[in-house]
Amino acid sequence: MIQIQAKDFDMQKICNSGQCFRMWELEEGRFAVIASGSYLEVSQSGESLALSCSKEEFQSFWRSYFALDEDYAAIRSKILPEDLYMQEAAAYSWGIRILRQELWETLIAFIISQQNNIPRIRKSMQMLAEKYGEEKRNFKDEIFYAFPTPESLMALSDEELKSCGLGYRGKYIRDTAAAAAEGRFDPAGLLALPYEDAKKELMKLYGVGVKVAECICLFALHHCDAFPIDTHIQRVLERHYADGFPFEQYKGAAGILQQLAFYHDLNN
DNA sequence: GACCAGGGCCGGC
DNA sequence: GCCGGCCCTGGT
Repeated sequence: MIQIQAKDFDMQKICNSGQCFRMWELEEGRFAVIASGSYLEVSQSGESLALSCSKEEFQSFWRSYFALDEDYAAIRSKILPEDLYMQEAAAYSWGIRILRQELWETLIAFIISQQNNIPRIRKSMQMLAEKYGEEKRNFKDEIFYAFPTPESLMALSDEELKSCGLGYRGKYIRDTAAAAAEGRFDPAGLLALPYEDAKKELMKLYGVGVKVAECICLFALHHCDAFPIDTHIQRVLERHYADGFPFEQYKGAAGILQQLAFYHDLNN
């Protein structure tokens, strides 16, 4: 258990921001997250965070996962004063950070996300993990489940996929799992690629189009210029950026601002 | 009960 | 490049 201070960080908003689907609120101000096969609990009170991990685990993994090494105040200061919509969205959504999530799990999560809603995405991810993921024990000796490997997902039958509420996305997941297991797709190799190349590689996968590829670039590969346009962001662009979104001014942070706008539109 | 939308993509044209 | 179809579920 360690205590840290974090500015510009709101665990509840991050939890509900639609970028991670294996994070939930246990009780007011207390959260659990499973990522990269590790289980963590976080309690937040103001700028104080209590994490259920060692100092070493924090430094080697969770600090980077939560993007606590980044200066979000500097990002906020980049918002143009005349960009009234983004000023409002950022004020509303402030505290959200773009996490550094594990690629494989994020890839499957966003394949599931298409033509779907957040509660259902969470449910499907949870069912996949509980049925086909490795059983592990957390620091309280309670059982939790790692996210299933490509090998275990490629072996699932139509019925098994259907039982996780995946609908027509089941075949996308099985095919992508097979591609990863058979080496036709190399997740590790993507980490070294620049944004546009990574996006291109992702779009070769069955069930991954432009939008899902952008999400993976942003939420797993941490390419902060990736700018996923879903129905919410499309609406925001039409209502508030009829003359075009100022990508040049927001270079290096467009994806982060996209997420603030997404969360704002989702809840308003 | 009917209808629609939800962090879209594929395949046929 | 456009467009119909798609699994399923919760909301209206």
